[in-house]
Amino acid sequence: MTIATVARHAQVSRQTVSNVLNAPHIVREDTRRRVQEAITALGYRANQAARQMRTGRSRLIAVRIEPTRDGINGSVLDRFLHGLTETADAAGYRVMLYTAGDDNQEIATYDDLLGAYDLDAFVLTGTKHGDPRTAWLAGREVPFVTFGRPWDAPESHPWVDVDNADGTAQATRRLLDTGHRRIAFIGWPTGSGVGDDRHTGWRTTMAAAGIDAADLRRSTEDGIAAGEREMRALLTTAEPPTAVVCASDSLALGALQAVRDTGTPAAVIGFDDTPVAAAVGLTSVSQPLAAAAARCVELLTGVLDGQPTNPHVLLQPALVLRHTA
Amino acid sequence: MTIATVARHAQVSRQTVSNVLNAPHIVREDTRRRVQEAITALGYRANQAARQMRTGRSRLIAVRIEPTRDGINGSVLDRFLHGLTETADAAGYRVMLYTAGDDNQEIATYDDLLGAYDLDAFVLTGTKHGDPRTAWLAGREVPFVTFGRPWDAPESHPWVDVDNADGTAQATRRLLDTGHRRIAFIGWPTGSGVGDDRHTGWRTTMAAAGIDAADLRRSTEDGIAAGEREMRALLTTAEPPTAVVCASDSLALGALQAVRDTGTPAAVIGFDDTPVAAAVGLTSVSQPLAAAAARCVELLTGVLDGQPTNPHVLLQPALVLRHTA
DNA sequence: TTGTAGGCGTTATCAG
DNA sequence: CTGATAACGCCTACAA
Repeated sequence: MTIATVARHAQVSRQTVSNVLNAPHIVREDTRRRVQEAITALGYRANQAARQMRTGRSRLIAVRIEPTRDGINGSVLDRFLHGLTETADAAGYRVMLYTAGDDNQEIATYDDLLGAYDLDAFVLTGTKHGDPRTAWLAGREVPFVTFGRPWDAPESHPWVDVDNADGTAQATRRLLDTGHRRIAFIGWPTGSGVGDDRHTGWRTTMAAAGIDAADLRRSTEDGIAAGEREMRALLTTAEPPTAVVCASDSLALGALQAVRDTGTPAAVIGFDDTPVAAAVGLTSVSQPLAAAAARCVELLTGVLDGQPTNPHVLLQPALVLRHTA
Repeated sequence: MTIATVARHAQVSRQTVSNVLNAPHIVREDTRRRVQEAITALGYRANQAARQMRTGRSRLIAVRIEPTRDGINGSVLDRFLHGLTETADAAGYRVMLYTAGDDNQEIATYDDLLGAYDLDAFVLTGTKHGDPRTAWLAGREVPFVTFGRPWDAPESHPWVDVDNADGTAQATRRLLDTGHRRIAFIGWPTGSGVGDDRHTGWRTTMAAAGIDAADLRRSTEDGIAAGEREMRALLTTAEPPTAVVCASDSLALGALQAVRDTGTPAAVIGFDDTPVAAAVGLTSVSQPLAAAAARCVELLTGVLDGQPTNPHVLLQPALVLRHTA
């Protein structure tokens, strides 16, 4: 079934059908309705391949799916992907997946995807300092949005991000409000934008409260085991903390285990509000992932339709209170 | 850049370039090499839209992405998706994502996707008794594979599945081998194919060992809390079990918590070998998800290329021993 | 408003 | 083995 079938069925020219589809305002009211009826009656759908060949646009956006490194934090990308698929859907776009081992492979994939499928845009996650991917895409003038700030040059391209510092700040304030003073922070080594941001929220909030907590900061790789190890170390010092803010739920889960094993009561707050946190009653900072995905699509459609929108979106996370703090 | 650019560059006709791409064997050796060189030199990529218009094939397969219900088990689909994307990639196919609230919506989406993008095939996950989706697709003669058996009519369409019963059987045998006799099973209510299958493995293995364990079976919804509740109940009976096999890692995690809280030593084995299980040292049954994804793609390409392959694949899971059993 | 002509890049058909 | 030609379904002029 083609546009001609619809035209015949509605007693109009093919051109009119095309107009109803692409420029409804220039078609007379009743004609338009008649055509619309024919379209639904026949279940007609414009063939994207033909449309793309003519317009050069595919209504396809690509997102990379990463190997599950850490099962707990992996669900974050999962939820983002779900949100993205849904919002893209609503905006008339489809999401295409790809994988890549490293940045070079990923760039090669861009080339591939662009050449073969004429992708309209890319959504990148997990930006880092000096990201070569954004440079390549920008150089080719391929539309893209990142979920995560470009840590080097904030103005260089459209992005959506969550205010990580505000998240840990909220967590720290909550602990201060409930009487805690010795509040530790278990995070990642300096160098990752996200990790540094989460650290900053704790540090500045503690400083604002006039508390020197430099000795309560621990840096480690992510994971339950690492969290447990660090928390155990903190709890066995001369002046142990009474609470801890963690850069991830994995770390927090480990910390929680250390707290329980050593029998020392201490409040624990995680980050990402993963379903595991919900299951074990862990208080955690929740990222608005669905909203982030929606804003990404919004930014993208804005760029694709040539409408100027504010290209930088910083969303606020929310603290979800449960049993551990 | 089009096929004509390559043809000019290699001093041949457009048709010859097309032949090199689609039927290399009918082109003379040196000509083929010259064309190949031109292709790589120019970085040429066949335009899928044009190709699709001509051949009616898009080299696109669709997979549904589900909302994360349970964060722990959610990672299973995640890993499957990753494997699928990778293998599809290698076979020259791309993965397209879609969401749907229920079966009817999903079927409507099939219609959409098929009409607009001419999808080559679908991969369905989470099959259930009397699945309307497979019926619709079969009725339209759309190629598809399911990851999960069609529980009603095993022969009705190509599928790949993991032998769940064998997984719990392995777990149960391991516990028997290490001296356990009172081995409990915490699973889901009867009615789901996967759940019943996992229950069967435990039941038959116990029966084969001559042990009556009917009183040690508990059915509940999935989740850590449910697992903890059920295990706690089991442990406080007159004759508590010394070990438990769970239908999921979530349940097992809960059971583990109950074991630790009550101070009763008991072995625990989970199912799915999620990264969380790895993190906490939980012994678990591992599904070969990458292999499953690969077989799905294999089956699909077989169908699409008209090659007859065995359309039913049952993969064996493996028990991953850690600290809890 | 409607109809007609042309072309997007590819592949299939058919003659050389 | 190579070269010309038509066709896939759609959209954008342009003329009516």
